[in-house]
Amino acid sequence: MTVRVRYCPSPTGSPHVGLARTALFNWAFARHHGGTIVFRMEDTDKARSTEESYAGILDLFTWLGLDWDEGIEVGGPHAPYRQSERTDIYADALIRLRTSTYAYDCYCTNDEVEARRKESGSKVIGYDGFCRELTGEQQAAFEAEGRKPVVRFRMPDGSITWNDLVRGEVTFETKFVPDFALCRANGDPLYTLVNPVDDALMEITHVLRGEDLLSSTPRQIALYDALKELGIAKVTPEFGHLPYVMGEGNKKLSKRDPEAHALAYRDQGYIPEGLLNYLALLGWAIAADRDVFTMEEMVAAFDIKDVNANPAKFDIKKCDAINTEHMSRLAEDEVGRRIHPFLVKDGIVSDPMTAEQEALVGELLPLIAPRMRKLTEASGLVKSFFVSDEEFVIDEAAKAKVLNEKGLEVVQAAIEALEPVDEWTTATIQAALEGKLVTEMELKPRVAFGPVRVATSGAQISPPLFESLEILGREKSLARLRAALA
RNA sequence: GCCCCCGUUGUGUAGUGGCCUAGCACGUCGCCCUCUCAAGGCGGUAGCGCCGGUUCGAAUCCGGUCGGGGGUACCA
Repeated sequence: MTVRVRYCPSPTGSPHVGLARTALFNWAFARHHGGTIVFRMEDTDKARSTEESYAGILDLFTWLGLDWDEGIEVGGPHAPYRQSERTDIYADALIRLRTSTYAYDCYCTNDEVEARRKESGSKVIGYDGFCRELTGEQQAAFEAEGRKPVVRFRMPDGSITWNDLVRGEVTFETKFVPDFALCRANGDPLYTLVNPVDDALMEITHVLRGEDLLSSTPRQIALYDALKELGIAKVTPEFGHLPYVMGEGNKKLSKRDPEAHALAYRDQGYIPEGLLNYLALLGWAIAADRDVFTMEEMVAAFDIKDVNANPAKFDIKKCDAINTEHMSRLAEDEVGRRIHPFLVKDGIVSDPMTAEQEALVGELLPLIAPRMRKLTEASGLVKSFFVSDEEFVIDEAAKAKVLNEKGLEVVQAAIEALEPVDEWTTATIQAALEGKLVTEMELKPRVAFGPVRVATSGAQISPPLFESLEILGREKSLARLRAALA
């Protein structure tokens, strides 16, 4: 059997890292088995779905490189893939269900159900099956009152068990699973109907989703049985419920947590390789003694049975460390391509870059690429090389700390050491500065080079000093040193 | 309340009866290296929720208990 999985987000709000993690595991699972990935957009909730959210989700998947074979944007044999465009399909399924014994019309209001529950003292909360055996007369009476029914699915007696791909055998007694609504009174289909119907029609074989859907699985399995009986579904898919991604405290990472927004990681300079690798670690391990890997390696090794059932807390520090590792694996020119948008955003280079800018970035790359943990760090490292003498400013804190009286003496000495240097290279610059400041003046390297660094780069953190001065050029270097004295 | 899921150092995990005086990574602490930062090297820190049982032997199996989480919608 060919594996078919799906991504099926709801376009509400900004995409969550939990969504990215779930998608990643589906992706890895499908690619490992040579299967097919279907991308379906579950936008049946008209009140909450937005185009902005839809675009954000697409943006996220594209950025991460989580691709798909069928679905929104690309089409396929089961089109359309937006649920808002499949209303006829659901209407048809609904009619077939309500004209069978699997579902029935229900006229109760929530208040009525609640009142009956209180009166009976029942411990089970939820619908009580009041309308299950309504006679034609009773129905007519409700209709005469102007009531509009919802369609409810009739849960069978007994228990429902499935072998969860992540958790093993799970059983629910159906007496604890109330009959559930398949559509609103106005006819709008609900998730409870739409999700299994589409999975059935799109011939999904494996449903890997968040743990929050665990308790709705018995309802879906019962629905599947009905759908199969009605000729709508062929088989019931296998289910695997992935653990939550937790935030601070012991709570599920909520949309309100800044860490929950998946696209924010891009803005913060993380690279897809790093984020994906980190996300994979939330519930899965490639080996006992290794946690940095590529997606190719993940695809080769991924087995849904190895996924942990316990929730994992999102740890930004570990995420940083993994990202740093992947940054260091990038080729220099690749780093150059990826920092470009950040340099543009920070107003350092134009888009596209001028030949001059490109050459300068190229010179700087070998110095900055190895010391960046995130793409956002590029601008700070590179900025001083691009600004004109008029625009050049020294960070106030750095100035106060390093360019004090003593520091300015060092700068003066550095000027004297560098003025005679004609052949302006890293080696000659280093020799001149070391000779004067370290050997002759007997300064500790830190004390010797700090003031020079701050005076020429404007900050306490910079690319390596001697190389930087070479790239900056003789004139600019000396000009900045002299300016620091003024 | 009821139902379901989960429980190894601060965090993520390895571990499926002896290889475990519990491994790895991040964090953290200390030291080293070092022109800043990043990186690197060395070392330390800290854990099987608890109680019983099975067994010669349990992190691993069973029962209970406690704790955490989720669900309990005409949301998804």
